[in-house]
Amino acid sequence: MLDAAAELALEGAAGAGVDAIAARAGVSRTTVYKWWPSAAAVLLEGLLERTRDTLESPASETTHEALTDYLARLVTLVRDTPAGALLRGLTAASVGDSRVGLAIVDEWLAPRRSAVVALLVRGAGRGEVRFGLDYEAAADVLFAPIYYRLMYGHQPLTDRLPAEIMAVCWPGIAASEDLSAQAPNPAD
Amino acid sequence: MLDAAAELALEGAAGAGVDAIAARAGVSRTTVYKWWPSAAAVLLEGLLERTRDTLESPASETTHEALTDYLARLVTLVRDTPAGALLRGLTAASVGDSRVGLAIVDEWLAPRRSAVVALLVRGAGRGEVRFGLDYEAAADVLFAPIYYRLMYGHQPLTDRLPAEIMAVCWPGIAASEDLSAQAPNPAD
DNA sequence: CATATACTGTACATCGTGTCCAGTAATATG
DNA sequence: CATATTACTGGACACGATGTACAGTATATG
Repeated sequence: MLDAAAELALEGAAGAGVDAIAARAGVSRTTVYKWWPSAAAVLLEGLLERTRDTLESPASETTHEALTDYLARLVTLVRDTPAGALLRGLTAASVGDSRVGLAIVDEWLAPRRSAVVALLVRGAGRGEVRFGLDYEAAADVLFAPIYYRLMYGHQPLTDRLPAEIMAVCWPGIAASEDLSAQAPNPAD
Repeated sequence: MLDAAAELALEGAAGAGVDAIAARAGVSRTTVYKWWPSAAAVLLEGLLERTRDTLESPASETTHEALTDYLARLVTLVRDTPAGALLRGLTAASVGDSRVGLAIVDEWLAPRRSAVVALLVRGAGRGEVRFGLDYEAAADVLFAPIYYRLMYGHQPLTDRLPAEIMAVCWPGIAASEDLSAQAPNPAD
């Protein structure tokens, strides 16, 4: 059934109601309601189920590399898998059902923000990240452009996006002595 | 009717259907359909109607100040007026009706992005903004956190948010000689 | 007076949600 | 073997929202 929800979300994030999920899964509508209270709950479980292993990041990197990698994996996840469509559908459902919104924050956003904050804290310990940095604000600035483009599509989610985000944000995150990646190559 | 839509959006961004708008405006449902094709169209016009004068920014400022001001005005707009609720409702509607999404991009996001890009270009001319800056990426990074918090509410839209965004982003935007506001005061 | 315009109220078909219920099939437990 | 328990089916229902259709009313304007 989770597969069905993911497929339907891909084909149009709106068309994933309980009816459609049941039909696609070859299952009675009643059965869906037996296991989940709403279509949004199915989408959420489908999303978390398929992305449980996308939280960790390789530790043997500079902070700059680790952050870029982390963002790059998020971009490919929401662009190339059903995760993006599921997230769009859930976000839409969260307007008008605050429990969905809380679930997204608690089970999707927060763990990922924590992971990035951990990278920043580690970086501060290594002298790569500025002291006094507002970690929450930094996490917002790093993540937000990806969700922004996911939701509105005003610009595509390209492979270069993580590097572009870092080009703007890293100088404000890095310890001032760290110039390792401060000057991005605008020609590439 | 636009007032009714705004009120309803405030009371719960979901509860603004054609039925509710008509009832609130003291008008027949048929009349609403006479002027707008859908509830989303009413929300959109209501949003644009009330915010037509929020595009310009005072010109007699440094680029850093102008950007901070611009973000601050957007924060108060979406936090303290119906604009935020309208935008949330429209964003939800945009998932599943791509025309709504296009309208948001063309009539809301794009003009504001242009305004910020114009500030950046002016800043580059003044030597305050780095050459080679990716303006689109910069606009994304500056704006996105506000929409991110608006949609998910994982962090509040505080008056300090614009300064926090700028604290992280400005060093990557500024020409390297410009240190006017590079070191924010973490104690405040 | 005649006409065009805006609006009303109701009715209707349609769709999705969420609940209820009677019945079936498979499985485990006495 | 008999009997619960569990998972599922499929149909029915009430409900609410959408979008359309139609006949009728009020009010200006020629």
